[in-house]
Amino acid sequence: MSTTAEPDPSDGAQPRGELRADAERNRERILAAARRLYADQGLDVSMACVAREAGVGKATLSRRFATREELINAVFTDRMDAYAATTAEALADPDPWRGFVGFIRSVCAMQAADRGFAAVLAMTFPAAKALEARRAEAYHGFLELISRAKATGNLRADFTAEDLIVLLMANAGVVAATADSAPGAWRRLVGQMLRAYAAPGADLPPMEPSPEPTALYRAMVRLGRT
Amino acid sequence: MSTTAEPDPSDGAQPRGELRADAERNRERILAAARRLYADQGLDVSMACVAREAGVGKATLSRRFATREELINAVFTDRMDAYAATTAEALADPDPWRGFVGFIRSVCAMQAADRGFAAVLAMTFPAAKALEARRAEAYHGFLELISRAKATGNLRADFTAEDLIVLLMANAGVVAATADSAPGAWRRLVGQMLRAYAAPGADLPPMEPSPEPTALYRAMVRLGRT
DNA sequence: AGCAAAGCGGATAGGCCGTTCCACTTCGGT
DNA sequence: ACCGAAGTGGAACGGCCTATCCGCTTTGCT
Repeated sequence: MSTTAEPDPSDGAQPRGELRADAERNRERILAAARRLYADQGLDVSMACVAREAGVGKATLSRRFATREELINAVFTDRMDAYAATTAEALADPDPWRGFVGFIRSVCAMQAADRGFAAVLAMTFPAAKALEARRAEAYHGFLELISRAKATGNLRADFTAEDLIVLLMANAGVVAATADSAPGAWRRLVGQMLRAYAAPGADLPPMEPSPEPTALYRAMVRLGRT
Repeated sequence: MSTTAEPDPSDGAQPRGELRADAERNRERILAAARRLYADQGLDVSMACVAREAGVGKATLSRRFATREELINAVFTDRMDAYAATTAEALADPDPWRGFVGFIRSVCAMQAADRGFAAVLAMTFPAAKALEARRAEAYHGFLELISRAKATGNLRADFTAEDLIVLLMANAGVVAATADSAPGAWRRLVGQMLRAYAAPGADLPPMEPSPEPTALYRAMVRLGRT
């Protein structure tokens, strides 16, 4: 009984009925490779690259993940878990405004640490059920967080949930541009956005310093050579 | 004498010594096509696409613009002129703070109107002399604008020129994500950034409304299908 | 009008990507 | 230990891109 009808511990990817041991090992290697490549090159890495990095044939990759979207779903589901967990932590803070500030900073830090995830947070993949379920969970938590933070009077009344999306898109742009050469730039953006979200008189962490001009310039040059 | 030694009215692209009439016509067609494609698809349009859109052979394109960078330089030099002109206008405003606010909004509007230019403003191309000369011109004007706006007490003392670069990168991200489906999203970002730049008590235009949730969602979906 | 040079674009070669097929290998239950 | 099934990766397409070559057309000057 203990092993009968394993209730699909795989948390949500496409219905895959118990892979063979070696296949599962390859699957893991693919995911690890994709995680690495996506993290520091963004989502537009070719499937062929992922296969090469993982040390498997392209056919194997295609068989396991028919489309790039499926792969993304599998790779980022656990990061999306961390995202949802961050919402929960923020809600647990007795001071909702402090929780809100911490949430914004944490999420943007996640984007800075993983270019792929930065992009994922600014997109949606209707077919990726596991991913989207967690996103929705985090979203509902965030709505509650907004409401509580507004009640304290520290979060401006005109703040909306859409503002988070806009921030995620904006920060994704900064991270994509500066990750290599000016890795602190995103902190400045977040610091300023928080200033904009805060009602007059609300407590704010000290403003982050501007990125170094030379570092920022180097980031701009790097962007040039595609 | 009147036609001798035309002093190269071409304003700065690679040294090209008087093209033949038909060649010049083709050059114009290429530039028009590239402008169109870059404007609504961003900079990563293949050279082959540009040639096809322009109705010329790939060889012709290559001959005229050896590298993508040369083409970008030629295409966006006049937009960069407009950018520099915007700085000048802002400096002409008797109220430097109002000039500053107008400048930020105008520049971001330019980004919203042209995805390619949005990217160009967040990058630099050391080899593109014409472009970079104008950028430098605008930059110096902007430094002066900052200084005057700070003197009025309306621009926060901790604002730096680097903040403009960060804003351009952030707005490029928002524009790239939302241009198709939520074309007003960038206004919200800019409104909030201005709030962050403004010293307490400074006059600000009314805050832009959040983008429609459904429009924003559609933008996120579009991003998914690359 | 006629000619040399400038310019054209189709053709070709090489690279990378995604997809599919198939002979071979490995697993795992008996 | 064996054997069927599950899984593998190389090879073979077709598509799209860049770069370069070369025979033909157009231009502009005389």
